[in-house]
Amino acid sequence: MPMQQAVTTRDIAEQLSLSVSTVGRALANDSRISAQTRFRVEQKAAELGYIGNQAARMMRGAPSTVVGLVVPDIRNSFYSTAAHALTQSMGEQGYQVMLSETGDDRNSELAKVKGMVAARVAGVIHVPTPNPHPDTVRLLRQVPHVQLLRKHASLGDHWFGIDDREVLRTATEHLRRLGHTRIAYFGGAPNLSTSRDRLEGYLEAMGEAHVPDLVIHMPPDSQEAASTAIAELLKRSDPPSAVVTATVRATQGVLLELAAHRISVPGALSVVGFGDEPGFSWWGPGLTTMGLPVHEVATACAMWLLGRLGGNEPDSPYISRVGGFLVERGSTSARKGQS
Amino acid sequence: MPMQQAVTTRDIAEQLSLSVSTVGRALANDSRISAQTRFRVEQKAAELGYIGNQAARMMRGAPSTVVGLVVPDIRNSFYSTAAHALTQSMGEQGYQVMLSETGDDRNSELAKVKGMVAARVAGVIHVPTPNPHPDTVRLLRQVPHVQLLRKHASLGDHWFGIDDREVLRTATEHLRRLGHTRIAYFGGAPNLSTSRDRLEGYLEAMGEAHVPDLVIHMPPDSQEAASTAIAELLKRSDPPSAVVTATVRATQGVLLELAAHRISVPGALSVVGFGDEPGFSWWGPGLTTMGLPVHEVATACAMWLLGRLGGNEPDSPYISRVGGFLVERGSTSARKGQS
DNA sequence: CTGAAAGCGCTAACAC
DNA sequence: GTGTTAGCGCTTTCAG
Repeated sequence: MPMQQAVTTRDIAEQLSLSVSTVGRALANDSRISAQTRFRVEQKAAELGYIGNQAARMMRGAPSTVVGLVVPDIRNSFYSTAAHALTQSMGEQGYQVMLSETGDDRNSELAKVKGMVAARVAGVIHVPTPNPHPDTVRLLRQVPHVQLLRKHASLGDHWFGIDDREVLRTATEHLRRLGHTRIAYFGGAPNLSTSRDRLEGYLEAMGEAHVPDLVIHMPPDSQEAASTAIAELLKRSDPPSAVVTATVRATQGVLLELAAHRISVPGALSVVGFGDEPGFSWWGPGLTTMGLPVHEVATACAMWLLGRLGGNEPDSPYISRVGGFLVERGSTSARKGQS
Repeated sequence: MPMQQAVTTRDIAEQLSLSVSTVGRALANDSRISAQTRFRVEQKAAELGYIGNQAARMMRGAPSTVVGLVVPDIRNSFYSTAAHALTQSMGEQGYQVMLSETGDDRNSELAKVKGMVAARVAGVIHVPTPNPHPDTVRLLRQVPHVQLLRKHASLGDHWFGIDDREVLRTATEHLRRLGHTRIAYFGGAPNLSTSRDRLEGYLEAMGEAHVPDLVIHMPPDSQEAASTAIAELLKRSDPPSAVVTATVRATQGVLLELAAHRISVPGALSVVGFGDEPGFSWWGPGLTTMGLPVHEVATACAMWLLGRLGGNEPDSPYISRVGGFLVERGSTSARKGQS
């Protein structure tokens, strides 16, 4: 498999005894070129398997056709869903997606963003780390960018995400309506905008009933922490009658532990989850959970960026915040002793 | 947020009253440049936020720093796991990953690969569609590439994947050892190398006991089809006593249906799944399933490609086939009436 | 040690 | 209708 040299417009030009510019124009469907010549050029191009050099085009000022996508971890279904939505939407418009993972490390984030700027991507869609490096902020000023799901004030005013506050309010209110008052909350570390918003929503719904020591924050993405925490919570003398989770990982940790110890749900404990992963429907009695329109959010984000890249739309702040929806299955019931 | 023009070596040169070539050399740590000058250049570059133009470098013959990754659907945990492994491995070496989805459509695949070749990616890691377009094959001859997980003969001899035959043989043998003879098989359409290999493994383990009408092929990625199929299978007068699945989607479809109808597992039916998704452990009695080292396979693949890109290794065929491992949980037991 | 100049592949002015 | 020329940002001769 000899890795042959890429064919250029000059190759075509030489073989046809034309000038490179004529070839270039023919390929660009320039109206001045005779149908005759254009045809010959197209034939030869196809024959040689000519594929234009994007780098050369960019040097001539052509806009880049790649957009960067920066996420913490593509294995997280939120981000793979988003990546799917984005590659679809952008792909249709001839854009390609350059994928980077930060692992929620700001230095890694900086390196990845730097790489994207070096590649002169047309735009960046970004799920920021908790606290981006100042250099990252500066770099992103050079390129149209928009934050997705998470939001950090330093990174500008363009954001597409979930209304996390409302999602957790809805989840918690569902439990409150069922008569629960001691509702535990399992959320992520509050250094993230999303975690803060979710906690707010929970607190809002709890109102007077709020009990501080039922609020559990866990390290990001730690499933074991959630397992451990729920186990300890249930050992207390005054255990909660319900639990609401605010991250997918925490949800999985809780489900795992409850299943392992055969805790009666919703008999002994009502549960409202976060997100709607495949396994949630067959867990125990079926997990009542908050469905989240990640796909829709990401698509909207892609559309907006495409518009901004294509047209010369003004750079006015744009914020899109969309809610979730309660998926009622079997894991919640009225508190014992309630009607 | 005024999208300022990117700074070039000329900007630096002018501000320092140097020539572009001196600046270029200083930035490249050329030994001929005085420490003094180099320092000034580096200062100024940092000050202005200079980031080299990758496109320009490529035009000068510099190798591309991006590798293409072509997968059917990034939401599939196989491919998101692979994407994660790849971005990690490649990222460490300064490479970026360009992500494309085919949706298992050969025309889409062709378009995406064309885009990658136009971008002059350094290499392509490819999970091919069932039957790639001939033009795709031709395109991929221009760039170092390797197939991942799936394998199509037309695309060359470099492949990293799972030993699918062995995986299904192991799964089926586990059930046979438990005394099962009527074992249903739920696999994907046999137009894929992986599907064919898995079926082979199953048949190999079944031997004489093979019953053709217990072999169910479903359209790719159709979870509902699996649900429907298992439901019908169990309605038969001579239902299977066990089922083995050969795709994640089929597994999920089966689990969903069995859970919905409260089929007693492993009492009425033993089940061995495919892959080890988060929810599999808490399904019913815990799903006995085949764990698959996708992360390891993808990492090995990345390493190999990196080696090939870096060094000038010979282009001899390379095939890496690694097995899976049985994860024993509660969904399998000896056939009724057996010791 | 540093500068001038050429050229990567392509397109856009500017000829004819 | 087609050819010639210049230049995008960078590296790399070749001069000094």
